[in-house]
Amino acid sequence: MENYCNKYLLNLLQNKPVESIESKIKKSISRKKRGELLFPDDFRGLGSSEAVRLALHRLEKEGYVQRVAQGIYARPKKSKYAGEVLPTAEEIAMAIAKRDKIRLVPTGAYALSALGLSTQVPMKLVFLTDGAPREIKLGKRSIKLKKTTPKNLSAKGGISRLVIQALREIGKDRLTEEEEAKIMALLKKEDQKDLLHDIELAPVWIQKIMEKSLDNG
DNA sequence: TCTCTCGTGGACAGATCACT
DNA sequence: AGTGATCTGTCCACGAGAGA
Repeated sequence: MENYCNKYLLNLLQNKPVESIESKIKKSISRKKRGELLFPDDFRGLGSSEAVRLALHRLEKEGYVQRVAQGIYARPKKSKYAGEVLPTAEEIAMAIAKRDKIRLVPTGAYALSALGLSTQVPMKLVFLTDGAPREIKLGKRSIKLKKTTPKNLSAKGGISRLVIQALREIGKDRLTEEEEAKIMALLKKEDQKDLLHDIELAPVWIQKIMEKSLDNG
C-alpha cells in the first residue's frame, strides 16, 4: 500500500494518469493473439504477484479472460460456428512445457491418436516428461505427465518419436498389417537422419519394424 | 508422510468518483 | 461538504501440488 501511495503521489506530481496493474495487464493481453495461454508469471514485471493474481482473477470475473486450469488463463478465440473456443489440451500441454522448460513426448493412447492410428481422442493425454510428474485437470479432460529417462525423450524426429511410443502402446506381436502400413507411410515422411538417430533409441523389436521404412531397408 | 510453496478467494483498507 | 459506490491493492486462511 505504501508503494502504491508513493507511486500515486508521484504520478499526481508529474500530472500523469494513474494506471492500475489491472489495466496494464489488460493492455498486455490485448496485444497478444486470442487463444494464447496466459500465466501469472508473464505479468510479473507489471506488479506484485498478489496484484497480478487478483487482476487476472477480476478479469476472469469480468469475462475478459477464462481460467483453463490452476494458474493458467486464456483469452478464448472467436469462432463463427463454435462461439468462443479455448485452447486445446494439446496446446495447453505445449505451453506448460515451454513455461517450465521441460520436454514432452506424447505416449499411450494419445500417441496412437496423434499418429492417426486411432480415431478415438483420449480424455486423458499422457506425456513422458523430464520435469516433475503431475496431473493437470482441464474440465472433463486431463493431462498426465509421467517422469521418464532422458533416453526416452531424446528422439529428434517428430514422427519417429510418436511411432516409438505408439508401438510401445500397441505391444510386441500385436501390430496389425494395416497399422504397420500406416506407420511405414508416416515414417517415409520423416527426415532420414533423424530416423536413423531415433531407431537406435528404440527397443530392438521396434527397431526392426522401423528399419523396414528406410530407403535401403 | 511431512513440509514448503504457490494459487485461490474472501475480507478489508485506502483512495477516487458520482451524486445530492 | 458529506456520503455511499466503486476501484485497486494487501492480508490471511485454505487447499493442492511438489519436493524431501
